[in-house]
Amino acid sequence: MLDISFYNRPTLKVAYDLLGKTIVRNNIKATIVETEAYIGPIDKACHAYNFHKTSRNAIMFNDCGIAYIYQIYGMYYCFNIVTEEKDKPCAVLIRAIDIFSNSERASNNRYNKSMSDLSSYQLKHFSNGPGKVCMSLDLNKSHNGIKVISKDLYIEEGSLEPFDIVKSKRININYAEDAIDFLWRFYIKGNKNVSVL
DNA sequence: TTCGGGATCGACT
DNA sequence: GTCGATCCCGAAT
Repeated sequence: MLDISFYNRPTLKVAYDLLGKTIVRNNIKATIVETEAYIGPIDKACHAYNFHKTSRNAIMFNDCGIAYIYQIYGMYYCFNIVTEEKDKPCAVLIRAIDIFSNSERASNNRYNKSMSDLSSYQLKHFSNGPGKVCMSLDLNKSHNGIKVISKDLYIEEGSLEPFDIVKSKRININYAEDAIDFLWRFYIKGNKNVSVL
């Protein structure tokens, strides 16, 4: 299990290094294949830009290694891991994963159906986006603030073959002015679960 | 394969 | 009152 020292580092490094790692949640195991960095002090795309603190984003001001989960578009959730030191509001958004263990349980979380009953479309769109990640791993607002260093939810080293990493602009942050162009999104080149090419 | 609109509601102004 | 760190489905290409 990665410990708190992994998360207490510059957010861009954490976002980069999380690629290829394994996320473990209730016996479901998945490879992280796409991440985005949000760095509150300097990032207009971040909910905590310029240290702006609200009831929604307050979790980001805590010690790192915990989950920041918020609702979006009224019906979905996004899962982030808080990084860096206390009172420096930064996080990494997990945008896509590749589930490889206990996928039957994930399938019930995601579609309330068995793996064998899924269409090819459903298989292709299983966890290639932040809302889908949360559905698959059964994460919602009630999990906001839980430790990502616990038996219910943690990250461990992966076992992927060597892979290339692509840097790009982040997705759907058109309001973020100068921050729109920051290359703070990272994904595994060629992975089938990356949300947007 | 791509595009556009609807869903849905809490957070913020 | 406005809108979003999204997803899904149906229609058009």
